[in-house]
Amino acid sequence: MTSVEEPARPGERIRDAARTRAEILDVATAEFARAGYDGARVDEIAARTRTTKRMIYYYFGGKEQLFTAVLERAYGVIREAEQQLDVDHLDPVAAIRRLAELTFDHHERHPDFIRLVSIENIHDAEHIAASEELGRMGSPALDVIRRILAAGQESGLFTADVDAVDLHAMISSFCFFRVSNRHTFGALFGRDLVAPGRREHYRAMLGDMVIAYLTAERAAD
Amino acid sequence: MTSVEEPARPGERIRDAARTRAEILDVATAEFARAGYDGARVDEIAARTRTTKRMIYYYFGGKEQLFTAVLERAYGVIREAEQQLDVDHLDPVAAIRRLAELTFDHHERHPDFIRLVSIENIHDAEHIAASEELGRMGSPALDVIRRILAAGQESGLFTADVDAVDLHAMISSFCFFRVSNRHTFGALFGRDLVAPGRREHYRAMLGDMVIAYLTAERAAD
DNA sequence: TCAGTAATGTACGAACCAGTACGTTAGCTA
DNA sequence: TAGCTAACGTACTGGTTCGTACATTACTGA
Repeated sequence: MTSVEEPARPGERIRDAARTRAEILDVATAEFARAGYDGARVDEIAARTRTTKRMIYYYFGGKEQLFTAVLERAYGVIREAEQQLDVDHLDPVAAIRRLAELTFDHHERHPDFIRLVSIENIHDAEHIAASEELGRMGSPALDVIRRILAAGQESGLFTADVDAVDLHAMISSFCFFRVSNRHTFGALFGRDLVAPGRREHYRAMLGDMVIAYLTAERAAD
Repeated sequence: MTSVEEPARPGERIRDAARTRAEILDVATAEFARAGYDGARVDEIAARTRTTKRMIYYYFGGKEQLFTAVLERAYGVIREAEQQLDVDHLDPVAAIRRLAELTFDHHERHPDFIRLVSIENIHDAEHIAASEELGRMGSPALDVIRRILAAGQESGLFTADVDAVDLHAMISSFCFFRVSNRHTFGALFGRDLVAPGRREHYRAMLGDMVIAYLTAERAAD
């Protein structure tokens, strides 16, 4: 019989604040996205980590702050993706389509992000309100849209009288809903909006919709 | 001092199963919408009712079944509204716009419904799956869209190659997102999507978007 | 009118869960 | 190498919360 007291491997447990913090954030993201804020269990997060619950309180202070940190990181990811976007060499129509597809792809690839945002809305965005970081964090996408829109309207190509924020809402709504409401929509209408086989179909549909709206012939007024 | 034992008004408490059941459903709807499934408190629902927690278990069996009953009623409301819709006398463009506006108006008037659906999606629509009623309950809106779409495509007015379910998803996404993501969108972009002053603006934007998509000139392929 | 049942109320328990008091150790630095 | 502190672990608690055992009363039909 080996001694129970004997540690499995001495020295394996190396202290690394950054790694521990990051690991907690990873696990917490999955747990909050899985079960919602109130459904998520701090003990469960701790159990799936190589550390203990004590560390969650040590690094983050509490469940609320942990959720806020999770949100901050999740929003940081999409902000980074938007910053990578370079559409200055494209004509307005292609540029808008490219931007819409970026949102489409990001939302599809990050269903946990969508769930976290849904959860935050159920809580009236109070964690965003409590976060300094999320307050200052602007939206690169909005700047891009503003530039494209100005060019398109200038040239007369875009006839719609719409501003960047509303256009962003239009694009986001389609991309977001497709992921966020996947389950109820699927259960009620028998169609999986996120089925891989329909991906290109919806991606094209989004672009067509936005371009059609922006370039539609309008009655003079 | 009046006796504590003395009931305030004898005979005031009249037994009425239907009323008690309905009252529980009303209060539960508000509580679940407010706090989410796990955040909602059965004791809180009971406290806001003229009856006791015991009755919730008597009539519904448990928290899960109560939430399912709440969902069933909420979906019933929009189904009824859709059934009222009569667009057979309108041309396809006007008919689609009318239908879109019905969804827009319903979602705006029933933010609790939107929250409940968001919550149900966080729980992977497992309550809908458990409900016989919600399974059979079709969608009158879908039938209406099918008819309008057939007429529009027949006449060559609608050029888009889209089916009823996808068009319904497009309309719903805009209407749903505007209410469901009101808080995060407002906090991040500084614009209240549900502000009364912008109501007509978004209502028109939705119609323009859908009509533009359906009637856009398309490259022959 | 009386017995049976549907409807209701009270009080409680067992499990759960966020948070913490207290103790320990690794690694850096003087 | 001694000692200091950041990093970490254990064990517990106090309050909460879903659910129920048990008692009671209003209504109804025979």
